[in-house]
Amino acid sequence: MKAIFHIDVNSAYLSWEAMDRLKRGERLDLRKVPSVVAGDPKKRNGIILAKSIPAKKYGIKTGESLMEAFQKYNKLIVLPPNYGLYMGCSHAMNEIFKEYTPLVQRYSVDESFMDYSDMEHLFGEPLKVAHEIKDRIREELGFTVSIGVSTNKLLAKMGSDLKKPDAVVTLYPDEIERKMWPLPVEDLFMVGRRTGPKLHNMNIHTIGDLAKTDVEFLERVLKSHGVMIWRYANGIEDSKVLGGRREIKGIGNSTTIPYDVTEKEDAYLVLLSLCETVGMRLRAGGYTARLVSIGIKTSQFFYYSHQRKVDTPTNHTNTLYEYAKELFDEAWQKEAVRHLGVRVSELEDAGVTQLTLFEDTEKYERGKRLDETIDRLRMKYHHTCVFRGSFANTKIKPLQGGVGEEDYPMMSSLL
DNA sequence: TCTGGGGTCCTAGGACCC
DNA sequence: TCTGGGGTCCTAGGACCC
Repeated sequence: MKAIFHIDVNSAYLSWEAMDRLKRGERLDLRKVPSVVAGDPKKRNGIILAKSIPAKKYGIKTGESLMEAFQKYNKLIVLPPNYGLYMGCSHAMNEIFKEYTPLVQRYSVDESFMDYSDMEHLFGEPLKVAHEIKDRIREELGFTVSIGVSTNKLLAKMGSDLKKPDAVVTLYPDEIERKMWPLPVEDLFMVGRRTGPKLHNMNIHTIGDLAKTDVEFLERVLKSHGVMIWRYANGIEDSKVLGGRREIKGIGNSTTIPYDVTEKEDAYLVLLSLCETVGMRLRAGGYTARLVSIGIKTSQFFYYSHQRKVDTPTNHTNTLYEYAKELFDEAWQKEAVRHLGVRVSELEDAGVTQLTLFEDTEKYERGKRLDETIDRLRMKYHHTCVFRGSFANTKIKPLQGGVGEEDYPMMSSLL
């Protein structure tokens, strides 16, 4: 029998923070009061990353600014994010899943799929196993999850959204009409902030409305996306639960700068700090990249990007930086810059790097050895132990963006 | 006391080649 | 000295996810 589970940690960042503080002897359970995990408004990234259920009751939403949240409830408790903690909790949870089946797909830090098809003989009926997993996570790890149980990933995912916290919900095909069709269409996976309003304009308001709409009409107006959401509305989806590791497609780091940048030299410094982390992650993964792109967000929140294929795939910090500067110069319209990003894609195996004719192999080898040496020092001591002199006496941090923890889950918007 | 950072995939238009 | 279509590569931008 087909049995797919989707496990979703309830208010993940907030629950994990609350649990960690209880373990450290704090008396107050943050899950029981209006509280949020949020960035720092002083650094201009003060948005809500997670909220407690009591905070939700005041209308506080993930993604809105701290200011907006305070206007809804002025005694809100605000906690900074702690990504290391989240990684640990996520890992512990996934270890439990793997006791039941090797087919575990980590969809994000707080969501996983499990394929428990045809395994009743091992641990019992799917519904019983789902309850067992949910209860074990609560008892052994101290946080709660919602588990959706069905015959495919889409329905399992939609199911896990139906009840929280600490719940197991089935959403089998014969339950779609009763449990899923009455929901507003924007609750459907893959109907986001652009498609939702478009559908309402077409008089499609519920998932049921969408399911009963002519699919050829949807294809005409929304292209392949229209066909996909129509299939989802009807519970049709057959992708596999991808166990193990998956090929990574690209690596990028970006950052909001605490002040608006108007000087090219300041932008260069930020780009260098981003190239450092992107380069480290490339090298740590054994990749080179054939495509380099930069992104610029202006103080007016206008975003644009510029990219270029490179003739020799690279993972050298300095080479990435040369390209990033060049791309920035070509793209920048001299507006005040709020946010900068560097991303590489079209990754290749670093082992097979082929120099183009006429390339300076001497210089190449020196650059490679320098990167390797710095990576080793940063690994052995602390990533802040070596930094470029150009960052001295500036307000820019020498490294910016995550440095790719071994275990960082693949993010993907595809099932 | 203003709006994050990490991803994936799709589409459209222009260049270029046959 | 006119008409053209198909295929692929490259780039920019947009949509979605957590």
